[in-house]
Amino acid sequence: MTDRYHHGDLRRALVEAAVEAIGESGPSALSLRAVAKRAGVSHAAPAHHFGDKAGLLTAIAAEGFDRFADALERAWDTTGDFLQVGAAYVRFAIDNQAYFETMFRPELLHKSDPDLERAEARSRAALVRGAGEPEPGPDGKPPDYNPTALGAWSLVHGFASLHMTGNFPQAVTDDPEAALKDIAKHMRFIQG
Amino acid sequence: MTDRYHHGDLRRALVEAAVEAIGESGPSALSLRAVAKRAGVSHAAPAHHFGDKAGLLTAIAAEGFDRFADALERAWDTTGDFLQVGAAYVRFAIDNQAYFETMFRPELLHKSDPDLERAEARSRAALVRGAGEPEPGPDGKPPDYNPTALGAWSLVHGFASLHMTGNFPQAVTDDPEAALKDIAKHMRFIQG
DNA sequence: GCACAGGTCTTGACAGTGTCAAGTTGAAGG
DNA sequence: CCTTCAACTTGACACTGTCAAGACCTGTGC
Repeated sequence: MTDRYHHGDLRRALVEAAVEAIGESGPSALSLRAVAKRAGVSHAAPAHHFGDKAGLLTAIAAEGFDRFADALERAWDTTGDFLQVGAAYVRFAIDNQAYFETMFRPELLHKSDPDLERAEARSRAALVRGAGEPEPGPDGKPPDYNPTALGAWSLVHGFASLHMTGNFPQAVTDDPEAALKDIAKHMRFIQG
Repeated sequence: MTDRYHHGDLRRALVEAAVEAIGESGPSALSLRAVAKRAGVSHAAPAHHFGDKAGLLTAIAAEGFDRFADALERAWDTTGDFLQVGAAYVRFAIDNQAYFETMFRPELLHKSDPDLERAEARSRAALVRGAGEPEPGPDGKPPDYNPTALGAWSLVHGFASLHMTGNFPQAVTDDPEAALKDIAKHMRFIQG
């Protein structure tokens, strides 16, 4: 199955090999030739399926945003608790580091790829769902962004990023989810 | 002055050329040879001064953390307001995008470079200064991290990152500092 | 004045990279 | 069985980081 000329699902195999490689040394160090070697195919096979390196990374980012949206939706559906969505955000970043790192590195991607845009929109929607509607401004019209949602998003995204780049003390790194909840206890989001 | 064999301060010139290049296409796309060309020297000159590519990026990150610490210290010293420190954090990220991006990409750096470590510690100290002491735990001993400081740090860092990766709506991008203050109005950090 | 020492920078080479054009293989449909 | 066409390979190109060797300049000791 794996050593046939027509691989069956080489595209999938390449993505998996790439995710593995990214997990070891980050998305910017990814080498198409190394991915090809890992999958046991010729050095130009990846380019055939994804166009170029950015194409492969874009496919990974899109798949990542889809899984991400799944995780966030599931958290909200099962708990109805916005804090749990935040916890899911951080959990996803830690458990799927390779995907997460790729997703938020737009300079490596084809930003306007339709698959990527669709999956990204799904994630965004899933995240904001629990934040509630923004309060209307002084003129009675709703503002063009939701400060509560943006604040919560910034908080969890910053927490995940700083955690993954090794900026937090040991006690946080040991149990990041507990630390996040501890932090949340010390803050209030004001809706009105 | 510039076309002498002994450049005078090539090291400085290379850093500046590199910062320029990073500003155009990010730290992971940096090419030593392109930097050399920009500075008008031979292709191997950068390696002579910085050892390797990671060495150049490390020098930039260290300089960045020093400037960053300056900015944060100045904000606290002149206002005594923790929120202003947060605003300075975001302002620095936006005004010094090339430095900021490099600073938080440890996989591209020599993480244990003494200059980098010193400058990083300075920044960390400057940031936490306004957060106050953490409250003691149930056993009376102070916890090994400060939830309020970590929360604020996560918030501003996430805000800056998401802003710079183009994840925010136009209204936020137009005046990020105002948006940050708006967000802060909707949250409370609880010290006790 | 002058040799010499040592840091500064250059030159040339090497293996590895992404990408492209051309070729080869094999499976599927008439 | 033969054609068609996508899947994949092969070979080449320009570019990359790094290293060893050399050329060049400047300061120091005499």
